[in-house]
Amino acid sequence: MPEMTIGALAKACGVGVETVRYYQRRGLLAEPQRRSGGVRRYGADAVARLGFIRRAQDVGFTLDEVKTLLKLGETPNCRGARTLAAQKLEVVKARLRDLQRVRRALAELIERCDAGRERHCPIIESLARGA
Amino acid sequence: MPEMTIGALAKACGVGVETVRYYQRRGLLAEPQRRSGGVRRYGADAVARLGFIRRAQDVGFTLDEVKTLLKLGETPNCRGARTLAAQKLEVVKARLRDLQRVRRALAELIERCDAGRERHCPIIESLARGA
DNA sequence: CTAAGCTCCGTAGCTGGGTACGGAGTCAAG
DNA sequence: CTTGACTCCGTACCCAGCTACGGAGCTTAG
Repeated sequence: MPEMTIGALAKACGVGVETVRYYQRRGLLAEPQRRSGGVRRYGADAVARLGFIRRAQDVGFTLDEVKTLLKLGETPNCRGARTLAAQKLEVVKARLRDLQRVRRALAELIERCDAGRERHCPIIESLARGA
Repeated sequence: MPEMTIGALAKACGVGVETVRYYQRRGLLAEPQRRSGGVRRYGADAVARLGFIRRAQDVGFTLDEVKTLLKLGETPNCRGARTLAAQKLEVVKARLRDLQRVRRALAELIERCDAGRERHCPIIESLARGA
C-alpha cells in the first residue's frame, strides 16, 4: 500500500492520528503530499520515519532529541549520535540510582511495618520524624 | 522560634514561599492563624508537617498520596499506609525494570558505535531498522 | 444519492508540581 | 518617618507529550 491516509499510517505505527499531526507540527515528520481535497497521502518512508521516532522515544530520547537524531541520520555523522546517546545513558543511570534508593526506602518501611512490633505505624512515624 | 512567617518556614524547610502557599491551597498544610494585618504565623508543628510532606515526596509519593498519608497518620491505621507503600513499591520496581532495559539498549548502541566496524552509524541504523 | 466515517484545521485542555507576576499592604530597623 | 524587605492575593504560566473539541469538507460503499 504505497498510498496511505493519516489514519492508516497512524494505525500501522500504533499511534493516534492527532499524534501524527502533532509530530508534523513539531517538525519531526515532513508534511506529505496532498491529494485533491487536501487529504495527506503517505508512503512507506513515513512508516519508517515514524517507527524511528517511536523506537528512539522508547530508548528515552525526548522529541527534540529525536529530531536531532533524525538530522544526524541524514548527514552520516556518528559522533553526534554517540554523544547524545552517551548523555542520555548518564541521565538514565542517575535516575536508576535515585529509584534504587527509593525502592530500598520503601521496602524497609514495609518490612518494619510487617515486623509489626511497634506501637505506631512505622511508615507514618518514619516520615514524620525523618529517621 | 515559636512564631514564624511564611518566609521563615519556607527557608527552614528548604522550599519556596509559593510552595507553602501552594500546599495550603492543595489542602496538605492547614491554613495557620494570622496576625493582625493578615500575615500567616507558623509554629513548630508546621515545620514538622512540611518535613513530612517533603520526605514522603522523596520516597516517591505524589502530593495526593501524601495527603492520604497525612490523614492516615491522624487516625492510626497501619493497613492504609502499608497498602499505599506497597503499591508505590510496585510502581517503582516496574519503572526500574523499564529503565534497566533502556540502559542496556543505550549501552549496546554506544558499544557498537565504539567498535566502529560498521559502514553507517549503528545508533541511527538500529533505530531506523528496529533491530 | 445518501449516509457513515474519515479527514481537515486551529485551539484548548490535560498531567504534576510548582514558579512568576505585580500591585498593594505590612513590618522592623535605623 | 522612611526605607527596604517581606507578605498579601489571585491568576497565569511553565515543562512534555499528547488528547480532545467541533464544525466543516471529502470519500467511499451500497
